[in-house]
Amino acid sequence: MLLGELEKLILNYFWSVPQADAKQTHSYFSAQRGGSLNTIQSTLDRLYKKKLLHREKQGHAYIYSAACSRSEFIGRLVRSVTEDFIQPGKDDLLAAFVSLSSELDEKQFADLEATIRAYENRQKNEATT
Amino acid sequence: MLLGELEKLILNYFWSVPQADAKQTHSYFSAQRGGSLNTIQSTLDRLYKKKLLHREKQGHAYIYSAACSRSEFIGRLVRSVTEDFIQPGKDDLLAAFVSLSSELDEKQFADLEATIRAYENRQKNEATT
DNA sequence: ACCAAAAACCGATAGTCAATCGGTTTTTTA
DNA sequence: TAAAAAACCGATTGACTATCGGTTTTTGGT
Repeated sequence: MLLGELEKLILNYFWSVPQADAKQTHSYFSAQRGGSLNTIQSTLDRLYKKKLLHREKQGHAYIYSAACSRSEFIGRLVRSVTEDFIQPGKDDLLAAFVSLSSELDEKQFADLEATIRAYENRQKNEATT
Repeated sequence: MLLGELEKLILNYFWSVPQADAKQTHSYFSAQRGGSLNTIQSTLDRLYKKKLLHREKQGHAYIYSAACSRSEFIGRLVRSVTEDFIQPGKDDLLAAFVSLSSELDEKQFADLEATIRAYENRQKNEATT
């Protein structure tokens, strides 16, 4: 789940464009950091094999696109990197969130509250189903 | 910030004991996984250099102890692994927690709510200070 | 102060994985 | 069907962890 520098750049890129082939990706990055088309290609391939990019032959070349949303990915990433440290039944992840929470602004907290409300309702509905 | 397998095991160990030297650590792990004292020693040293363990000469040997709490560490870990993906001003981290939230139980959600209440109060206090 | 034991430190090796790119094969398409 | 484009293969380099043998340094007892 852990990615190299170029892999991260490319994944971020695919969250800013709906799709791209190796050539387009290369021309986007060659300006800012150089590197050959082959390098881009093998990185795309690595990301594809990691199931972080989806691809499809379209005409002559593979067209790649993000296989999951940014927040889905971040969620999975947090889980994967965290699972060797959390203790079942403990609130470690929650505590981690709290330790990060000082960086949330009011709007974000409001969103979080809404999420909790939604969750509570879900709990109730499940209970009566 | 990313750790190897043995490093993770050892760090977890130091959250279960207040302190230990290389010998004690080794005897703890030799039962469950083998490995030489030297291996333990260099791993302790690597963790020390990463500032994840604190150490102090006590008598003849270094006594190591955790340099931060489990939840502090998880918070820092989440931040470090996440920072290449979050966009300033966006709710990515929040969204990520939401995507993890399906695994929180009722008590954890209650705690999260309490945290939010506390945060809201903090905001008010700051406003009147 | 000295010596033996204990611990720290150094250095080498092996394994994993990303980044990089040259060269070859396969696929397209004109 | 042949040139061009793209995919694929394989080799190299560079981090970094795990592992441990061997050497140096430190320490504590006598």
